[in-house]
Amino acid sequence: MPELPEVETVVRSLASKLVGHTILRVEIYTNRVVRGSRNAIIRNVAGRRIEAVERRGKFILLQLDRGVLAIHLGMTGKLLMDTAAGPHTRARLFLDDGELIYDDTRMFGKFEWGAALPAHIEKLGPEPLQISAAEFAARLHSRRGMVKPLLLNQNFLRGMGNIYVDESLFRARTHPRARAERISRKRALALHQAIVEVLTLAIEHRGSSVSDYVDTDGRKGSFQLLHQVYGKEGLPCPRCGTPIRKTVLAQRGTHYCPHCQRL
DNA sequence: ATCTATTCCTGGCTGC
DNA sequence: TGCAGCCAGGAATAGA
Repeated sequence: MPELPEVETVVRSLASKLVGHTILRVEIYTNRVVRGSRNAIIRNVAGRRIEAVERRGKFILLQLDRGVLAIHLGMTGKLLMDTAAGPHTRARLFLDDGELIYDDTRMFGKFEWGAALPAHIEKLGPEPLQISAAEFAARLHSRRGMVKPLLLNQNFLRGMGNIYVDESLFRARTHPRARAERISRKRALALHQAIVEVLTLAIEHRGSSVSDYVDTDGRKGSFQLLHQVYGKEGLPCPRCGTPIRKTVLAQRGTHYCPHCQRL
């Protein structure tokens, strides 16, 4: 599942390959991966030069000489450079010097064109790696409700998904059901630090390949080897040895150590 | 404002 | 070996 570190890895790779090049033509084979108008994408992207490739939360932004193409990878989206189309190829971008293939088995991903950054992307919460610890703590304390759903909420903080939320909460010794407004300032600062550490380390490892995530060259990440709780149900907690517990919270599989992460 | 449940989707896994 | 049923979850949506 592509979350912030996986998308960052893809964006860095795309930036080195796409910036300065022109998109000659776009083909989209299924409307399910389109947000807004498919024709608007096809019409407005053709012939445009790619000025920059950026990440905003989990969105990939191709900044064009006119407008922006936003891509969200959903659960199984992959952007692959110069490979053959396959049964799950949903779109193709023909460039002046190559081809970008969009594969997406489950079709949760989205392509969207905008003359400017679409409002729903503009209004996302701050970047976890840019917000200061003090700002994070203040933001956390301004909300009520459980901390895990809050961290998953892209309008609160942009880029975190199920894996990195579970890993961050474990490192900060915070229970996923802890109420945001009742987390101590000290613990809030520790949570911010845990988030920064987990995301930074994951980016260094080019993301986690749990199911089928690969980068633009088809390479897997390796951060899954360093997961401490995600996917570790029943295995001993690396800190205290208590078996890791898995429950469902906010309709998401939730992994935590019942001894280290108390309510 | 917060919460819960539902929907989308398919490959991979489990159990019979 | 085959097959039914379940599971994974990002985000939009509806309803409480």
